[in-house]
Amino acid sequence: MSESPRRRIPEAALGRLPIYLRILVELGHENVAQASSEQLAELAGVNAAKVRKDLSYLGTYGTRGVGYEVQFLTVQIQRELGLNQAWPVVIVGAGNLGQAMANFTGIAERGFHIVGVVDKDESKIGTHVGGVSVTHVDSLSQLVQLHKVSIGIIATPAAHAQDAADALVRAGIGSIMNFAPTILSVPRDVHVRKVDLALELQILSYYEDCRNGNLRDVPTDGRIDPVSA
Amino acid sequence: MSESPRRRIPEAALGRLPIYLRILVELGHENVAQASSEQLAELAGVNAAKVRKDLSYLGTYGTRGVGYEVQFLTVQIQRELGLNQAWPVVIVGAGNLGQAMANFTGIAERGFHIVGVVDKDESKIGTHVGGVSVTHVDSLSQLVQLHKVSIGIIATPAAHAQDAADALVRAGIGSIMNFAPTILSVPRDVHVRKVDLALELQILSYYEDCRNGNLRDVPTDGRIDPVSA
DNA sequence: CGGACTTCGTGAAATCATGCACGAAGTAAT
DNA sequence: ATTACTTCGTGCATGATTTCACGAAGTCCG
Repeated sequence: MSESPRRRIPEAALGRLPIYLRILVELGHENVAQASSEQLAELAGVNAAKVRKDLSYLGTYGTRGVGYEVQFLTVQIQRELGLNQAWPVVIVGAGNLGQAMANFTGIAERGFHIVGVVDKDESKIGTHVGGVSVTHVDSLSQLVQLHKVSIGIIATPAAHAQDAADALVRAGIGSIMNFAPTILSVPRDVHVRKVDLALELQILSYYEDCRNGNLRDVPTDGRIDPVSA
Repeated sequence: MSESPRRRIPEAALGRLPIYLRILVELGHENVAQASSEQLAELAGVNAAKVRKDLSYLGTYGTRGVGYEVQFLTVQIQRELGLNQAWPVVIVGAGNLGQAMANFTGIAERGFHIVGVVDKDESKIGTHVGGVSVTHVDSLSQLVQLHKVSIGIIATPAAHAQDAADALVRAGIGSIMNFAPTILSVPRDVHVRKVDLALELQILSYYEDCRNGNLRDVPTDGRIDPVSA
């Protein structure tokens, strides 16, 4: 087929590109010029074939018998992820999590720039958080338009998350990172990624429980173990 | 087959159980007694068949023609996830993120109990964070043994994450939630879940970049649909 | 130059996850 | 009791992801 050969990158692969990118940047700092899929796989904690297949979605940037050129590949992944610009980001919710995100150096280091933190609690407004001062949520649209923001972070309590999402959408945001444990309802063309911190702990709890011999009890074929209750 | 019919739950389904659980708890608070897979699916933002299949890994707890009993199913999921006990948790790293996690009410609400926060920075030791005072990382083993902790959270800078992991493993921890953007090396029987906050933003960046007409450019042979531009 | 060796790119097989569609099993009402 | 209706549980088809395995394409060295 003569269609564009590399278009949409599979979700699974896309989720690993930032990992490869971080590794490549580190290797660059160590003045490593080239890396094989084997090495990258080792550092990323995955299979070498997977590295090669993931990278093949970007283009054929490797050299057989040698590996990948670190600098070059770094730039390619950045370009593919749209990281050749500094994305402005707003945070809704100036609580613990909002503050942590605003102060998080890892975010700035990787090309994101927190241009505003908003909250609806009057007592928080005017306080300084990670280099910006907190403003009222009503100023969101203004903020978004002024800085041409397209990514928003929701760090409010669950009860207000949908309001926050609505406000972000109204302001013209295109992508949302949602820390509230709520399923947001947004227009189809707005991207949402949810990060549920308690959920991750609950999954660990499952594995711990398995390990402790608290076997997932198997009430045989149908009826429940009469003792359990 | 007389073998244990439902054992290991597929990862994908496991990741949704906490979502169903949260929804069920909410429905319980609203005194809703029963819910169909259709309703649950609506609230969870997924397909009804998926809800049924996911729940079928736990057992056959639904009633045909009626749905699922909210209270009963709540308890079953909790039991399956090992949430019938309050898990003690330690946090390594008293920076922004560590503090945010320690103060995060969502965690306490869902059956986790922060029993300690440790750091290696002397200036942080003694400060109070989310109801506990920060102690030196050397007290980790003691803390873990005293409270029988099996889950640890790493909220240190990336450079110290492996040290933190080693300390947790030495102290006898079985599961780790890692916020540092690093691949940890741990014994095979230790579970690690990583949460990479910048990574999530980078993925949003990709989608935003796509949306902006900054098409993933298609370099060579495969010519682009001549109409699209 | 030519042979030995390395490592990529990718078809194909295997595994895992999703969603449909339908029988089974229940309720409700006459 | 029978009929109409609801909703679960699940076999199966489809799609996505992972992994293997091998040819292709390069390097290195005598």
